[in-house]
Order: sequence, then C-alpha cells, then structure tokens
Amino acid sequence: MLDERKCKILQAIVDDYISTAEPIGSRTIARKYELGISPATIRNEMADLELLGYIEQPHTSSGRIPSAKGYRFYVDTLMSPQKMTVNEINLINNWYMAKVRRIDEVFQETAKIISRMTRNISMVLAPQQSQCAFKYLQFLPFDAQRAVLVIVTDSGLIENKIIEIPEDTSFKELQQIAAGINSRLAGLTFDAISSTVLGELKQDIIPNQRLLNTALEIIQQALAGKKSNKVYLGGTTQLLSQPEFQDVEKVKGLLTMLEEERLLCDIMKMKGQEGVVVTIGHENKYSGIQDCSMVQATYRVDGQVVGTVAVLGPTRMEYGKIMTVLEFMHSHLGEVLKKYKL
Amino acid sequence: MLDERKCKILQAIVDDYISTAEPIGSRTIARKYELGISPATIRNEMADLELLGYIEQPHTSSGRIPSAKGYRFYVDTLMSPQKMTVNEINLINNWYMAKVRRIDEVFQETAKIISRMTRNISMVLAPQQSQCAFKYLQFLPFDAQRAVLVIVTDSGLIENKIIEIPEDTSFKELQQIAAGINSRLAGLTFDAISSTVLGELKQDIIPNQRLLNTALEIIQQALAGKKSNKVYLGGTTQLLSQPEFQDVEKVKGLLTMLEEERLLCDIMKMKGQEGVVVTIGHENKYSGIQDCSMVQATYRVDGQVVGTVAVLGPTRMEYGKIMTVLEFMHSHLGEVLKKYKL
DNA sequence: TGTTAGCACTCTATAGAGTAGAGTGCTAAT
DNA sequence: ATTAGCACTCTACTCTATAGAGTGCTAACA
Repeated sequence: MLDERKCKILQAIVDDYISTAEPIGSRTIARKYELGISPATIRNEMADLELLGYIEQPHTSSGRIPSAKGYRFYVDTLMSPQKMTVNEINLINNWYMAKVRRIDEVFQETAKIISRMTRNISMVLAPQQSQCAFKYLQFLPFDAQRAVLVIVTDSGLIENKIIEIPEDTSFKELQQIAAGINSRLAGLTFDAISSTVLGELKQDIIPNQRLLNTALEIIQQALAGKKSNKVYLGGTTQLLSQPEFQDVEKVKGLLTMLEEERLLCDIMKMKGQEGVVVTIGHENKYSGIQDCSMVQATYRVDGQVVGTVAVLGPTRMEYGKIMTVLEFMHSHLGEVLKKYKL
Repeated sequence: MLDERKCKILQAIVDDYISTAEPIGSRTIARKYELGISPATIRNEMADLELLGYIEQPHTSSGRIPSAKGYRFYVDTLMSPQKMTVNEINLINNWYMAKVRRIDEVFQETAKIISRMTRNISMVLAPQQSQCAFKYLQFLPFDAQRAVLVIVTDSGLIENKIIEIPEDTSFKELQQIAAGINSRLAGLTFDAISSTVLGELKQDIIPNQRLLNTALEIIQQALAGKKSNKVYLGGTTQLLSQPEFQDVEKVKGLLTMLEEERLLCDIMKMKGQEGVVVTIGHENKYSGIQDCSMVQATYRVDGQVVGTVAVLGPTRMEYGKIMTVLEFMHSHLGEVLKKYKL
C-alpha cells in the first residue's frame, strides 16, 4: 500500500507526535530520525501522505500530525510489538498479593495497575454473574431475634445478610424453610430463578409466609446485584496530565460521561470480538469519546470470555505499550481471578 | 464586636461572593442589597472592615472579597440557618431505598447524596470495626475439595471465603477445628485477638496445622480489613465546575491528594469534637487543602460516635446549605445504618 | 457629626499591532 | 529522483493603548 520510505516517515511522525504532542515538521524528522534523506524529500513525501489521508496539518505551514487513518495504519502495520519485562510482571503479581483480600478487589486493583502502567484511564468490566447457579442457602444463628442468612453460589460468590426472626418462629423452622427453598432452587442459574419459579415456591411452602418473603427478597436482591455488571475505573486523574486535556470543560465532559455506569457497560461490551481490539477516534460509537481512542481486551475464566479490560485516552496514546499491557491482562487475569477465588 | 451596619455589609459581601465568585464593589452592594445607604458610605465601612481583617482586596481598586476571618465571622454569627425541606428528606430516603442493597453501599450512596446536594466533594469515613467482637466461624460445604468459611461478628459484618480442604481432612474435622477456634475467640474484639492469642491457639490445636493456619490467616485478614477505616469519596467531578478550579494544575494537585486514603482518614478524624464543625482555609492542618474549607460532622450508632461525613470545597462555599445537609446526616445516618444492617 | 456627591487615580482585562520563528510549497539546479 | 534555495503563510508571543470598574479623598450637605 505504502512504499517503505513513506512507511518510515509515517512511523516517525506518529512516534514523535505520540511522545511530544506537537506537530512535527520535515526538518525535525530529518534531524531526529536518520532516514538518510533531506527535509525537502520528506516534504514531498508528506504532501503525498496528506493527500492519501494519513496525516493532516492543523494549520497551513505548521508541522503534520497523524490522522485517524494514520493511527489505524500505525496500529495495524507499523507498530513494533513490545514485551512485558519480567520485572513488570513481578511487580504486578506482588501488587495483587499485597492489595487483594476479597475477589472483587481484584477488579479495582487491576484497574489501578493498568492505569499506572499506561498512564491513562483504565476500565474493568467485571464478569456478569447471571450464569452462576444457586447452590444453597443456610441460616446461621446470630442472636435471639436475628439470624444470618448465607447464600452460596457455585461460582464461589457468597451473599449474606442479617435478618430478623419473626417472634413465632423457631430456629428449627428456619432450617425447614431453608431446606424447602434449597430443594427447589438448587442448581438453577440466577437467570433461571425467574419470578415464576419464586412464585411457585411461594404457594408451596405456606407455614411462614413472611419469613419466606424476606428470604426470597434477599435472593432476588443478590440476583439483581449480580446481574448488573459493574465497571471499575482507574486513573481518572491521569487525564489531567495529558496536554489534550488542559481544557477544564473537556475534562469535565469526559469525566461526567464516565460517571454513567450504564453507558460504560455498553461501551465495554465487545460483541463477538476476542483478544485485543483498538478503536480510534470516530470509530467509537459514542460521541463523547470520539476524540479519544480505546484499547480493549477480553479475559477468560475456564475458557469462557467473562469480562473486558480497557484503556481510554487521547488518540495520541502509546498504543504499543497499552496493547502490551492489555494483552498481558487478557491472558493473565483469568488465572489471577482463579487464584483469589480460593 | 461589629455594629449592625458593618454586619449587614459583611454579610452582603460574603453572600454575593459565595454566589458569584467575583469581587464585589460598593456600588454593586448599594444596588443589589437595599441597605438604604450610599456607595460612599459603604466604601467607608468597607475600609474599616478591611482594616479589621474581615475582607480583602485582590488588587488596589478591585472589589472586596471575604478573608478567612470574614468567613469565620459569617459562619459563627451572620449565617442564617436553613432547614431541609420535606421534599429533600423524602428524596434522600427514596434514594437509599432504591440504591442500597448491602450495608457498605450506604456509605457510597451517602457520599453521592451529599455531593449532589452540596455540589462539592463529599467524603464519608466509615466506622472502624476494631471494636466489634468475633462471634464464631463456621465451615459450610461447597464441593469435594473446597469449603466456605464464614466469620460472624457481633456488629453484623460477615466475612466469607472459599478455602481448599486438605486431602487428608474430613468435613467433621473441619467442624472440630471451628469449635476449637470458636471456644477460644468467642466474644473477643478484633483488637483483643492479637497475635499472642492466635499464637496460643496455634500451639493448642495441633491436629491439622495447615488448615488452622489458613483459617487464622483469614481471620487476620478480616481483622486487618476492618481495622483500616475506609473513606468513600463522592462528586470529585464537581470540582471542575468551580471557578477557583479552572486551573488544571490545581485540580490535579487536589485530586492526587484525595487518592491517598491514609491522608484522608487522618483529615477526617475529629478527635473529641462532636456535631458539625467548619474548618476554613489555613485552619486546615494539611497544606494541600489550605485554600479550601471543610465542613465535617460526626454520626452515631447506638449513641456512639462511629464515623464522620464531610464536604470539601473552595473557601467560597455555601456554608449554610452544606451545614444543613451535614447536620441532617449527623442526626439521620445512624438510623439509616441501623435500618440496612437488618 | 455622619453621610453623600464628585473627581482624580489605580489597576486589570481586553483588543490590536508588530515581530520572530517554524514550516511549507514551488522552482531550478544537481 | 533528489535537494538547495527562497518567498510565503500562519501562529504564538510581546508590547502598547484603552475602556471600565472600583477606590480613596475632599468638600459640601443635612
């Protein structure tokens, strides 16, 4: 598509712009990148590149900057893949070791790690739990008036809540109710425990309607809580260090958008795609981030894609570095999750 | 201290500056606030107020702005207390109803509510759990290789984790170990469960050292997790709407500071003080927020002060509104917590 | 004696003019 | 095909002038 020299020049332009955020001119390219050709030749080639749509000029007679198409070509063809250093990998593992206690902290800390390493905003979409199945519930004693209700699922997520015991109910009865519910719901996924099933159950076990209701409510709450998928953000402050976000209004716009969790979920969901995916500028569906780029990667648990990690930043981002980090998370996060599930 | 007219003028200056963020001149005061005196008289009074240190001039011949001392006098003496409207109270209660599932969500949502209502950054210091006592732990079956370990405390906070069952151990044995631990630790506060007690326990129950270790480790983790008190932040984006934070560097400084949880805890802890407390400008110990004001309020559960809520913003903040909201939380948050503990 | 009108003065923020510098495109020479 | 040279363009910055808001002081007034 492009001859070798054009590629080299385009690469120089993108590399330079990524690191300096300033338009770059022919003289500078000739000086900094030893291509063995004069500024004049570079100028001619740049005129071609501009005509082809790979670069643009902010104003007549300023240097060139990459266009979206230019970034795309850079990402697809020019970019040199990097490797994570052993040092970095150790750092990450130690970080998890030191900071993670409960499984949901994995997501928060992953977001932090990614944003630290990429110096951009990171987003982690936690797995949706609708597929996980109800195992059993159990009442544990708490005090005279109250009991602890524990719900165990096969994914290892455990929900618990303190409930008030109705005055006319003994702990034995509680256990009977639990047994009744368990025999009905055991093995069902949260998706399958629809209101129909719950309704049936209600008619079935009559003895202590009120208590049953509370129990079912809590199951339903757990169900609802797990169904909505949660997005963890990291490094929003990093935005302020980027030259393209020196304008407070711009920052406010983006941050306000990031507060809408539903929107985030929608952005993060990668239908069908697998691995690391880059979306540049207008390629983004949402107008709020059309002057940004996003790099996303799925991650798996037991071979199943369960969630997404992503980095959001200006189109002038370090694609190489960021893709490397996300590639790593893509193949590594599953293990981490398994490890901390125990 | 100040005669009535000076008070009125000072109040006008503070009120106006709070709402406009612009220095205010004598003519404007005369026009907007009908005090029945001419600009010239106001100028004389303002000269006095400046001499007394209540107001200052950013530059010769610009309008006046309140000084820290001026704000202090305003807060202590001039300010007209407001009341929460029934409407607002309902809104808050509905918000809790709709959004809170687990008890720790109360804090996050409280932070959100406060920041929405005050249009400033809010901070909520969750109760420290070191005083709560260990009740018992119990193993629940999970699958052939694994079990669920549930730790119940008397405050109603329940910790759970899936652990691997060593191959040579039966579920019966697990229960014996649990009984052993429970008889030793029951009723002890997390503070009292020091490494000494844990050490004793270790020497005591020899049979399955490895499993015991895991269990103790988890207790210790729960202990550590509850001991460090957590700060929930809300409305950091609001900062960007304030005229005093149009400078990106300033925003970055403050937000970076707010990422340090330890520092936040320290700022939030109000030794000995009770109710709503206002700290203006340099009155703050931490240099990072010395051009900010902070309004803090304690909240109680069962008569005991357990945590703090606070609002952080420019010294030019709506003290009246903010103090009203925090006063409300001061007297109301305890009930909310109790309600959602069940 | 307290209040007010008038006025000269100060300081800022804004707009306009001029300039240096970086970079380009074109032409002609190599 | 490549490159040196050069006129041209556009921006970013500095410098200057100006309008406007607000003050403090003085003198007049009730």
